[in-house]
Amino acid sequence: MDTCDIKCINETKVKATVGSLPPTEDIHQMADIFKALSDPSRLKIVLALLNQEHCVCDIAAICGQTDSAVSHQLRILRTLKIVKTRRDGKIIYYSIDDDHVASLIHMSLHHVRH
Amino acid sequence: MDTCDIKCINETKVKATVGSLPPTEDIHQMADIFKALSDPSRLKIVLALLNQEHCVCDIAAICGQTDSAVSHQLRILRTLKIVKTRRDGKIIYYSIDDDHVASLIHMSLHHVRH
DNA sequence: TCTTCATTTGATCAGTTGTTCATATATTAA
DNA sequence: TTAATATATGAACAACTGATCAAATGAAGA
Repeated sequence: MDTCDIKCINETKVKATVGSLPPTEDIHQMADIFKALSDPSRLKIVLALLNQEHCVCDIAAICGQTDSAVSHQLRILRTLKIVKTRRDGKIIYYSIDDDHVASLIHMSLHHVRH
Repeated sequence: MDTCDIKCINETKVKATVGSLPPTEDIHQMADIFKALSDPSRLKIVLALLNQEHCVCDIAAICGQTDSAVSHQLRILRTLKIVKTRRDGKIIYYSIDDDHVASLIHMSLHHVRH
């Protein structure tokens, strides 16, 4: 037991908890989703898309952001497959494509209203 | 109607969605929680505390981080009231103090295992 | 083909963030 | 009181991040 002499107080608890942690890839995947929702500007975009699809310029109007800023944010959401797109001529519509994210949002909305 | 001439395509949809958005304070509050969980190192700490309390040095051992890094992260979690503390002599134990956050985590865990 | 329009992309930059290292603080035993 | 231990705090810094501005791309009409 040469690992216990460095401030390890409760080796049993430590080992049990280490064993219950999800793998690192899972933790990173979870953190990625939380990070996607952690910026207020981007969260507002996701909230705007919860009930119906919108084109980029409508999202910009709804959220009070520039087209460019919205487009950057949408690229992040696209990369994470949180949103999906539908093109209609020159216009691209965005909508939520991830039920899990929608669920997290609804749970969070429900909580913040208390 | 002097606001429609600036690329506003669908004013009806825009107004309806603006009306359905939560207030800015709520959005920021939600984003703060997501941000707290968005860093993998910090998320790992929260995961470690899900089932039982741990002292700082145990958390550090569990998560493979230094005491100092853990302590900084715990300060963030404390500030947001996500964790609570219990002192026992020189030792301070941390545990989760926010059911909503625990729920978000469990939901996320459930989803990532599919 | 050229022009217009909707959107994307890239560069830039100020602000933010997590980790390290050093120091400070609080508790306890001798 | 001093020393040891557990933890918190502060400064520094490299990396990251979101918004702006300019340019590029794609679709459609003339």
